[in-house]
Amino acid sequence: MITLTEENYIKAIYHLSKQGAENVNTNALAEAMNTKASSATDMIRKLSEKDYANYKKYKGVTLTETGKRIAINIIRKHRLWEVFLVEKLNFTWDEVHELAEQLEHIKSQKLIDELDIFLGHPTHDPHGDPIPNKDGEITYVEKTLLSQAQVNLRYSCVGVNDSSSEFLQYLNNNNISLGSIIEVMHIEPFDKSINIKANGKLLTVSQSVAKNLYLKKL
Amino acid sequence: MITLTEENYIKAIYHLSKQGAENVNTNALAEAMNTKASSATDMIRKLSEKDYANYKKYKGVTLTETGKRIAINIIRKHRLWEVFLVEKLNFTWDEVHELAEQLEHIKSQKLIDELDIFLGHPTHDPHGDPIPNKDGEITYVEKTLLSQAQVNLRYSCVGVNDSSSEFLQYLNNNNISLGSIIEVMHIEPFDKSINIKANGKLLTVSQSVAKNLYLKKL
DNA sequence: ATAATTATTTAGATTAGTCTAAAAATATAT
DNA sequence: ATATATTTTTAGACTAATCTAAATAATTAT
Ligand SMILES: [Mn+2]
Ligand SMILES: [Mn+2]
Ligand SMILES: [Mn+2]
Ligand SMILES: [Mn+2]
Repeated sequence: MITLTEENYIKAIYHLSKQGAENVNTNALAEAMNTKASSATDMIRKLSEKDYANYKKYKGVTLTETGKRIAINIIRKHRLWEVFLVEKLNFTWDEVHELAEQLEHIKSQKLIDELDIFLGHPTHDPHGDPIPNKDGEITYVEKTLLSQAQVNLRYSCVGVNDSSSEFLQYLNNNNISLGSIIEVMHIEPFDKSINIKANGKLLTVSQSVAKNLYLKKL
Repeated sequence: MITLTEENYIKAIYHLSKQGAENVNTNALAEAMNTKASSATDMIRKLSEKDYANYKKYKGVTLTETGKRIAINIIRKHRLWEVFLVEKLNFTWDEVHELAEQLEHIKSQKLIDELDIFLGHPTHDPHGDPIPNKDGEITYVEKTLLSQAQVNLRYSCVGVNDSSSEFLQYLNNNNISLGSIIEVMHIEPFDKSINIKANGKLLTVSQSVAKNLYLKKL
């Protein structure tokens, strides 16, 4: 039996190894899990004993195939629940992440299969992230961070890198949502802040905002 | 913060004190929780320290008002989730209880409020049990156990006392569900087994079945 | 009223997950 | 190449929830 904590560590390892090197550092994992490095070491050991992870002392951790399968399944559940909350229960995209962190641990294959059917096999969650299919396959679409976008080009907003309510509410306040048209007007060399036209309205966003908004060239 | 285990003990105390004496025995609680009496004692102490329960050594345990409020809220969540699973996700009444045991612990007021709205404020769960409203009020309807029913009277099936899949599947196999018409034909004095006509079909049920089926006089 | 039985509590361990502080390994800078 | 800094692991302790075995209280039977 896999515990809730193990599931969360596995998911964290998965996400970290997608956005950085394949091998995940103990400190990075501890940071992501809001624990201390010593706790992360203990858990890495445990995951490795259970064959969810590959571990060599001082060399970081990677997931085994089993571990990856588990991670993807949790992510699938997380994102399907997010869709459910937004589409069926009147939640907004800034309200669902924390709750999905709870719901993703509910154990029932039939539940998730039926939820998927009930929602019409959605392909993306409310933040633009792809939903793995029943076989764990994930379809990635090309996307660019606003921080990497080119001046004078038109983009459409297709996702966020940070699903925290704080960031999403910032976007709400500036009328930016999935599908919004974003035009890059000017990049300020001094602090890399960016002048954009979002849905026709002028707006200046900081680098840290720009690093969390995904666009697609139009 | 209240733990999942605390919630389950509180719920068990609530159910036990509804069906027997107000004061719940340590052994009865341990039995219901599938633990040992010593574990129950420890938990009772903890609940009492947190003011969810009243406890006097050797005298059993009762819930405080706070404890009752918590119990009723968990039961509300449990039953709303059961309705959701049956009404929206194609589950049958014998498939939902265990899963609802997981879902009842999800913490989000908005989730449960919205689920209630989404389901159209259902008053009863798939097993005929009343769903407490937002204020914790429970409307009980009069019902008789089949084991207490009178010969030659016509009843309608309004609930079950045992929500286990085993019992519900037994009912499925005999075409009995909520709303089924049950006529009591004869009670065998030897073993108290009962001859009934269920939806027009003759059937003999044992005492232990009869003690788990709730009826309403027609 | 004693004795026997049953119920309950206590004592002491165990496991999962966490922590702090110290030790050891690795990486970086001079 | 050696010293310094950083990262990681180990050692030892804590809490929540559990267990077994033993002790004590309450109940029931004689
Ligand atoms: Mn999320
Ligand atoms: Mn998401
Ligand atoms: Mn149930
Ligand atoms: Mn029910």
